[in-house]
Amino acid sequence: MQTEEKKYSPPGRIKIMNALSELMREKDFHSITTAEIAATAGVTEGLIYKYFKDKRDLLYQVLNGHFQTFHDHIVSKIQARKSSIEKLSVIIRTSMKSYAANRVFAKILLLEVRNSPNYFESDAYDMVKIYSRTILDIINQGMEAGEIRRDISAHALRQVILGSIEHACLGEVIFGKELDTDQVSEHICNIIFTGAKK
Amino acid sequence: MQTEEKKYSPPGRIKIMNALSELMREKDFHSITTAEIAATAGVTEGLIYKYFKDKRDLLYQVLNGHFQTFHDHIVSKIQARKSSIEKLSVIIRTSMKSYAANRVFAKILLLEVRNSPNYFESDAYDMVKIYSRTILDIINQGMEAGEIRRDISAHALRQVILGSIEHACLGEVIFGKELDTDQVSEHICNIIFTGAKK
DNA sequence: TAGATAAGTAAGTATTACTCACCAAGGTAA
DNA sequence: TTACCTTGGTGAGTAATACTTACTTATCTA
Repeated sequence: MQTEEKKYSPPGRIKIMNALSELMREKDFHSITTAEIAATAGVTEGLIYKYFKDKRDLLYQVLNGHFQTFHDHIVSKIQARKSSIEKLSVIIRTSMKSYAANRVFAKILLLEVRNSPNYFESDAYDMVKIYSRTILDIINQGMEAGEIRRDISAHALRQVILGSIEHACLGEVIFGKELDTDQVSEHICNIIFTGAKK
Repeated sequence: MQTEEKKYSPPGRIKIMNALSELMREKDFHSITTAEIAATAGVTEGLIYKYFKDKRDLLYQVLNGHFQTFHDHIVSKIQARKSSIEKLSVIIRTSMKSYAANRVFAKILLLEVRNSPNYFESDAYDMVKIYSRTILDIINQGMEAGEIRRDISAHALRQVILGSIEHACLGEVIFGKELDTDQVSEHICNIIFTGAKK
């Protein structure tokens, strides 16, 4: 029953995860205390450590939940598209939209987890690797299909895509700035695919 | 004497800042204790709070020091270059080189500070704004000079440049992977300036 | 209906960031 | 010289907070 054990979660677990998500809307992870989490969840502090190894593990599992739906959404969006350029464009636009729509998710992913080595052992990071792999595969397909230049590095292109998405969302995530995702993603695609040089 | 007051630093202050830099090579900021910092600095814990508002303020000031030399280096490197494309290329290459050469600096800048709102009030962040502004100015000059397309967003181009640099260095910073900065920066410039589409 | 297992509690404990009152050594002015 | 002020540094605390552990209550099933 290994596969199913993650599906059902006791109410306390859910409440704790929701509580952290809630609190992360206003505060950064470090200034949220376990007492606070327990209080907003309506459970006792000890219960947190029944379901999570430590406070950071809770964070990773919250991220994992968010990333799961994020990734499903991305996959469903690119399915219809045929060309690789189209697919990558959709990934850029959809990712930015998701980050903008779910700021807590973006905040955790972009600002809160990467500073700790344990994150890279977590289930959440496994999801990120899959997402990242998907992009690389599309790039390679695009090269084989003759849509994308073969003389550039596929890895570098992925870095450019991922970096652009993330950096473009930083202002929004950190300062709560409004972000016109359609317009900005359009601009970014334009630069990445057709180049900035005149 | 406001301008000079920063120049002279008592030995204890220097030792503390060096100690944190030292410790950050092996550990992430959160798992470094103030006791540890004081011990490696050879001073007492209380002295930290004589020179720094709190543990994070110490981190910001360490970053500020690193960023100062980083920025000076960048400025000196682009001075000789005439075209904007050249200047931006140099910025990309030099930034990546600096991040790779000084991993602690990169680690602090990319992973450790952005999660806390106070950072954005710090002197270190003021330096980042200047660096960021420099890039935007170069882009605008390039547009006026007819080197860079006018129909793309200057801000978006900056995001792409900064995001690409940072994301390309993440693997190196986090996992200590080797990174051929010359080659990777070359690839990135190629993509950004001439486009990925065939 | 017994008994195992899972969900949840309550009261700790050790660690750690931070404070505060104090000491020592120049430098300056009377 | 002496008095005193500023600056660099100390060391013993303190409150807060992440985490533990022994316990209770509910649920399920044989």
